[in-house]
Amino acid sequence: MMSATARPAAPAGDLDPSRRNNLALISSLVHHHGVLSRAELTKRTGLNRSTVGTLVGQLVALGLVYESAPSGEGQVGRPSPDVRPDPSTAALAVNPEVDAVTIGLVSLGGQVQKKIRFATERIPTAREAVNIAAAVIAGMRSELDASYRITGIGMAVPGLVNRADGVVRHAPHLAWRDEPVARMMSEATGYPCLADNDASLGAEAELIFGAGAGRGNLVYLNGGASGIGGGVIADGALLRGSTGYAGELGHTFVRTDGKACHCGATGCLETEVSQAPLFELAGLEGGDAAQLEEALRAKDSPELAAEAARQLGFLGITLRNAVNTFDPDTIVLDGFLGVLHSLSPGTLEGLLRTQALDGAADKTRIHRAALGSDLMMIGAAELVFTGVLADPAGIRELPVPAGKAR
Amino acid sequence: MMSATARPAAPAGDLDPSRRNNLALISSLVHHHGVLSRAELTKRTGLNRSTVGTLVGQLVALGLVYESAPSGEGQVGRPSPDVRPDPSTAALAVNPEVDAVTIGLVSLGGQVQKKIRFATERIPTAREAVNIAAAVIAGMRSELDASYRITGIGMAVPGLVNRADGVVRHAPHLAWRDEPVARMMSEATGYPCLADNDASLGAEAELIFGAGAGRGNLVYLNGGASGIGGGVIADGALLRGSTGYAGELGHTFVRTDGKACHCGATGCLETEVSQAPLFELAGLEGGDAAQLEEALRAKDSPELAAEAARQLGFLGITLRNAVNTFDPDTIVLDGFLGVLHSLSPGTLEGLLRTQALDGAADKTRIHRAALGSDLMMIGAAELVFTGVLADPAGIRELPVPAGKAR
DNA sequence: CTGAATTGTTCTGCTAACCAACATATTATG
DNA sequence: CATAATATGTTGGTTAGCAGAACAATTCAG
Repeated sequence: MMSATARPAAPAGDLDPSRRNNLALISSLVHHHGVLSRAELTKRTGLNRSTVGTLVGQLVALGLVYESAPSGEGQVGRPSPDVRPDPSTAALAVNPEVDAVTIGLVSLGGQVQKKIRFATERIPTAREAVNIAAAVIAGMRSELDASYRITGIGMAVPGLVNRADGVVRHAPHLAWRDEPVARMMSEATGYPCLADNDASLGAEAELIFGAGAGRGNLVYLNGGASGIGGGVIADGALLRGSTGYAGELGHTFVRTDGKACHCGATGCLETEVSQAPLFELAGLEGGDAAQLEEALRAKDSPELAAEAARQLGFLGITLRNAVNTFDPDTIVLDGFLGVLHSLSPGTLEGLLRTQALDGAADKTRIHRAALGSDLMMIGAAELVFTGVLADPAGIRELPVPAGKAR
Repeated sequence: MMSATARPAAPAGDLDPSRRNNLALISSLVHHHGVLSRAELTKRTGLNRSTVGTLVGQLVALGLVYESAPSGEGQVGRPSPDVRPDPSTAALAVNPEVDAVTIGLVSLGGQVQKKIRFATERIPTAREAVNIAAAVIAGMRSELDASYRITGIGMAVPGLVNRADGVVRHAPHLAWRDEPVARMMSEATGYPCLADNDASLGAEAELIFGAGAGRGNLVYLNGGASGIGGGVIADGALLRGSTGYAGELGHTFVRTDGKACHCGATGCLETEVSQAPLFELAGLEGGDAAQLEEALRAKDSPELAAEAARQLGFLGITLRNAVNTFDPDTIVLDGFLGVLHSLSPGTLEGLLRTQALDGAADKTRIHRAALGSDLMMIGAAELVFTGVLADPAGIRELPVPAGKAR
C-alpha cells in the first residue's frame, strides 16, 4: 500500500503570479478602452514590446481579446494592430426591481448584446425573480451555447448585499430578507453567480464606461421609485466596507426633526427627497425619469419649482457631506436626481462651492449618468468580468462556445 | 564621433518588480507585527522557505530587519529565528498644533524613541513651526547620525493637506493657507519630508498599531481644541480622494438651522460638538482630555449631563452616517470624543443599533484610541515608512548611521 | 538515545521578463 | 517613384527570481 504523499494538488491550473498580473493588466486595459493598439499597450504597461506580444498572444488563445488590422493612420512607421475585447466572451446580468426583472447579455468590452425586461404584476419574491431570470436564460440557452462563452451571472439588487457570499441581507423595497440569491441563481442555471448592490455596480459601470471614465474618485447617486441608492469609487476601487454594505448615501442625515425612515432613523435623504411628489405635481401617474423631465420642462408651476428647490437643498447637503468625506472628482446623478439637477443647472454646484470645504469642491464635476438603461446590465456584468480579468488564465475551466460569434 | 546610443539610464537602482513586491510584503509584515518567526513569514506570504530565506537576508543587509535567536519554545522541530524590525532605521515626526510643535523620533516597528513638545506662546506660523522643528532636529543631529538611519520626516497637520506635494491647502485653526510645508521642512533639514492630515495619519496609526490592529475598515474621529478631525481606512487603505482631502467628517451635517461654521456651511458636527462648553461646565480653564475626563467623572451636575447628552446625540448622527457610508468594523474615538463616549458607555452603540442600516451596525465596535499621545508621532512616521516599505531596496541611497544602535 | 517533526540551507531547474538585432510596414522627402 | 526615416512586430539569447528536492540542523517525545 502506498502512503498518500501530498501531491501537487492543482494539476497545472495557475501560472506565475507575474504572468497573471500582466495578463490581468492587459486584458483590463483592453476591456476598459474598447480598442487599444499593441503599441499603446506597451506604453501603458511599461512592458517590453516582445513581452506584450506574448501576453496578447496568450489572451487571444484564451479567447479574451482578438487582434485586427491596424486602424491608426497618419502615423509614421509600421502600424500596430488593434487589440479588442472578444465579444464572444460574455456575462449575464440580472436586475430585479419592484415592477420587473431585467435580464441582459453583456459582452466583454461592455456591449449590451441583449436586454429583456420582464414586467411583473406585483413585487417579485427572491424565488420568483430567480425563476423568471432562469426561465429567460433557459430560453436563450441555445444561442448562448452556440455563440458565447458565458463567464457567469451578475446580479444587481436594490438593497444591502454581501458581495462575498451573494446573500441579500435586506432589500426593503423588494421586501427581501436574508435571501441567498446568488446561490439560488447559480443552482437554477448552472452558471456561477455573484450579487451586489445595484448602485455600487452603477458606480463601477459609470466609472469604467460612462461619465467617470478615466477618473478614480466618483460618487454615484441614483433616484428611483424605490428610493435613493448610492455607490462610491474611492481611489479607483469600489468602496465595500467590512460586510459589503458601504455606500448607502440614501440614508445620509439631512434634516433635524425629519420624517421617520423605514431604516429606523429620521431625516434621511431618502425620505425628504423622493420622486413621488414630483410626479404628482407634474400630473403624472407614473413613468420613468425621461417622462418626468419632459413634464417638468413643460409645466411652469411655482409649487413644482418650490418642491424641486426644496429637494435640491437636501440633495445639496448630502453632496456636501460626500465631498467632504470622499473628495471626489466626479459626482454622477441618475434617475430623477439627474432630472432635478438638469432642470436647475448650477444650483448644486453653487451649494457645494459655498458649503463644502475649500479645496475639495473646486475640482468636483457633477454629471448626469451617461449609460442610461444599460447601466445596471453593464454594472452587473462587470461584477463577473472583474473576476475573469483578475485571472484571465482561470477562464480555461469554463465551457467554450461551439462556434464563436464575432 | 560616437553617437550616443541610449544607455540603461539607471546604473543598477531597481530590481525586479516581483522581488520588490516580496521584499515589501515581508518588511511590512515584520513592521506591523513587531516579531515574526521566519516560519510564520513563509506561512503568511505563501512563498517557499528558500525564497523567504533569501528575502530576509536581503532585508537584513538593507538594515530593515534583524534576526535573533528563536524564542518560540514548546514546538517540535528546528526552531525558527525571530525576525524583527531594525530600530536603527527610523523616521522623524513633526506635529504642529495651536499651542505647540511636537517633534518625535520613531523607529521602524512603531516605537517612539523620543518625543519633544515645544510649547509656543501663540499659534505658530508655518515658517515658525518649521524653524522650531528644524532647530530641535539640529539639536538631535549628532545622536541621529551616530545611531540611526533617518529615512525622512513625516508631518501631521490639522488641516487640508495635499499628500502628493505636501502643501497645506488650509489649516483653519493654525490660520495657514497654501503653505508648502513639506518643501520648507525638507529645505530646512535636508531630509525628505512628507505631510498629511493629522486625523488621516491617526487613523493609519490606530489601524496598524492600535485599536484597529488586524482590521481593514476603520473610522477615526479625534476631538481636540482645534475642532474635530476625521480619517477613514476603507478596505485596508487610507481614503485619500482626488486631491487628498478626503475624510473630513468634522464637517458632517448634523443639524438644521445650526450655527455657521468657519467652513462656510451651517450645522457642522464641529460647531455643535466641541470641548469648550464641556471644559467650562467642568470648571476647567484648559487642559487635555485626561483632565477633562477626571473632572467630569468627579462632577455630577445636570447641566453637564445634558450637554454631554446633546453632544453625543450629534456625534451619533455623524457615526450613523459614517456607518451607512463606510460599513466599518471599528470606530475609534480620540480626544474629548473618547471621553464623551467613555462617560456614557453604550449610548452611541444604542444610537447606531436603532438608526443605522441593518447589517452594517451589528459588527461595528466603538473603541477609544489606544495609542494616546504617541499617536501623531507614529502616524507621521508611518507616512515615511509606507514609502520605505513599498520599495525596501530604495533605501540604499539614504545616509547610513556611523554605528548602529540596537 | 532514537525517531519524528519542523525548519534552515544549498543546489538545480523552470518561468518569464528584458534586450538587442533583425524584419516589416508605413510616412516623409526629393 | 525610389529612398530615407520611423515605428513596430519578431526572434533568439541572457538574466533574475521563485519553487522544489535533497540534506543538515535542532527540538520534543518516549
